[in-house]
Amino acid sequence: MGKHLRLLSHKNRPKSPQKHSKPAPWVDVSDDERPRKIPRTGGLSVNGQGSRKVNGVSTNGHGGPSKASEHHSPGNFHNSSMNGRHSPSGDINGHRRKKARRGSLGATQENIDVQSGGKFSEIQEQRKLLPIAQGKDALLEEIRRNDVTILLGETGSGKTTQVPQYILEGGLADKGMIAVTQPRRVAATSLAARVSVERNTKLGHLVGYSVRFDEKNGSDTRIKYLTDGMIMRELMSDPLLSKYSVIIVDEAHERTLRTDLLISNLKSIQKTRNQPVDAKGKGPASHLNPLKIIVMSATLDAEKFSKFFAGAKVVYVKGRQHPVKIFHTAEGQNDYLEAAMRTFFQVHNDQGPGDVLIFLPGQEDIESLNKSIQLFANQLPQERMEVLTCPMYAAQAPGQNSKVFLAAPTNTRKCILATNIAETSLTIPGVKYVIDTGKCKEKQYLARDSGGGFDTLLTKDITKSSANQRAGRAGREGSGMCFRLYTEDAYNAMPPMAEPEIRRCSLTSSVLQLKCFGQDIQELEFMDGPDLDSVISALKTLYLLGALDKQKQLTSTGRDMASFPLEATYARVVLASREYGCTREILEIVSVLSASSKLFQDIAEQRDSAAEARRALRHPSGDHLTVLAAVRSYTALSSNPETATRSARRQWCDRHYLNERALLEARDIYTQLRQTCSRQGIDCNVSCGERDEPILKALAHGLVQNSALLQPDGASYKQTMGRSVVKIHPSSVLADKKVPAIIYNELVYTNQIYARGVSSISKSFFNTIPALNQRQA
DNA sequence: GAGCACTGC
Repeated sequence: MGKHLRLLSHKNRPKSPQKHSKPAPWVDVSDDERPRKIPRTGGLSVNGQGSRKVNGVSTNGHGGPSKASEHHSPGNFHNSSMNGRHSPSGDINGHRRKKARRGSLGATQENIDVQSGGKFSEIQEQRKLLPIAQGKDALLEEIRRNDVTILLGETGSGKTTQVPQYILEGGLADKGMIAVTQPRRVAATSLAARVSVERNTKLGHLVGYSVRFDEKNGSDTRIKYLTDGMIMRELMSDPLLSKYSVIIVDEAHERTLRTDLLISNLKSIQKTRNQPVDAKGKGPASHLNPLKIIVMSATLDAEKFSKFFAGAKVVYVKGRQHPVKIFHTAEGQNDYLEAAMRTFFQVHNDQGPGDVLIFLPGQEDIESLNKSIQLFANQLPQERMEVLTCPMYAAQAPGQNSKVFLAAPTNTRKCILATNIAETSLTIPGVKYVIDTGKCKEKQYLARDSGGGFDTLLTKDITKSSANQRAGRAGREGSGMCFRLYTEDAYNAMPPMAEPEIRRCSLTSSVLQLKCFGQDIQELEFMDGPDLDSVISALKTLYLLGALDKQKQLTSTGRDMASFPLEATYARVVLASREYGCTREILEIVSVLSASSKLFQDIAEQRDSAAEARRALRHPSGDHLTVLAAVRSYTALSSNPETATRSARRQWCDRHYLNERALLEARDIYTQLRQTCSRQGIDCNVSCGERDEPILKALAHGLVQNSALLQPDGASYKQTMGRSVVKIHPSSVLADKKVPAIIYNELVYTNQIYARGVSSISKSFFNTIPALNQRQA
């Protein structure tokens, strides 16, 4: 064990960059002495008039974002402004802010100051101190003069909370609302709450929000925070988004599928709405209220956004971030787990107090490193500071993740082992040291010409933007250090940004949604267009589902499908449930499948007892009916007075290793789906009682492409509509069973191609599915 | 025999 503490071989060690007497195996590429470059005019710089070059900053030597990043200048990391939002409240009353974070999962900004509120005048004073405040007038002038503005704001600049207010104060949105779009729900709701406090108004009046399942706005709402998925839905009923005068697309650098679709649509909407009125005052758009677009981003791709919007102005706002000293290894590391462990104990031995955050690609690595660190920490001399490890990943049992927000006991150093969840979604207080393995897992959709396709989930090297984001996590509360387990050359060779999501995921549902707006994904103008293979695959799937006809025209089935907030396959299942008289059961199942958290928890140490407890719910036909059994048992608790209490329900969930959060979310989705059904004239109370067959038949309709037949080897299955050979995922209740034919929710390639969410069906079911027979004929 | 992170009138 002792050998693990041995550092990299001595002769390879570079000279220590630090004043410590002990040499460290790190090359310091940060440059504390380099004067911090100050952009022009009060923290705000703008590219030259008419200049296409991004951000005069990079040419006039005033220090721009791309330049800063290449020099790894501390304090100039480009963190997602998700973090930046903490800044205003943090400045005002950091104490309460910390409290609000405790125990909250994901909702790190929830309830910040909302009830407590600072004094109004005090809040206004603090607003004036934000970095962006110095550039307010210049910024407003740019927005007034241009239809599109790209705003590059560093962490802590205050852009997301302030810019909408400036626009309101400056009277730039007198004819309509200001929309601020966010990729995440919690961000939208908590930002609205914060800004509402800053305006000294009640949430839902001047400032409101709109996210799935939750909405607070009224006729007097002028600033509305909403998720990008929500505004895409609004596009269905209001194709020109005419109620908004200004649309601010925040976190655009994340390049989510919905953000990209929105940006594409905004460009063409603006073209229509801002058309000049002709001489007779009868221009086609003369009655339309012109639209201003502001794209807010936190990274290096300003040029791309600017180019897409015909050379739009780029405005840069400095942020507030403590300096982070960055170290790279002198040599590449073969075993990043071992390197991470050595580095952790090196930090633990040599550095002062402060928690350590280690970025790892996935749960498996986290569990393994967690064990090693604990084992080794137990052998440390008594007088050493103790080590408390906190694993953190999304699939972890609820409650486990919140442990990370509690302060460590005295004389204890917290070591947080996290996936990318700690990169943008959660901010952990107390972190001073970051260890970055340089790895992450990324989903990538592989389209197949057969129409379907599958996701791969493989470990990859991260991007520059991600590396900077990770490093920035060490500088949230004070100066910090980041130890990268890769060389500086490796860093320099990293791609600047991740591939946008539009090139990485199935486009089936998006193609359908766009068809409903009368748009063709192949004709839209994108910053990065989708792969042709993915488009073809999506069109083929939609055709098989009956959503499109042979001419790729939307069918009435397709229009009905699009009205459901569901993946296209599940929407088809709901429609099919009418024919089989099992809408009630299907809605119950589909709501759980659509929930963001997994229903069945899997805790490594308790795997056997979990399997035992789950046996009670297990249905022989497979996972879909097992889900139904779980939902029904859970719902039945409420009708029994003895188990109707909140805590009884929770206990029941714990006993069965079920994630109650998934069930609660599923209930919201269920309610929403019932509403959609009644609008569509579907009777959602029709039930097939105890019969299983109708349910499986309805499922088979939507999952036509996701079907496979047992191979002669008796262990694997061959797709009916593709060439892949797949295995049933070990988490399935059918994992060790042999059945002649299966349908499944999805395929994921990790070590092999696994089918997840599997049910056994009779081969004869395929005969009832028109698309399948057509193809076989 | 195994699960990066988000999201939807």
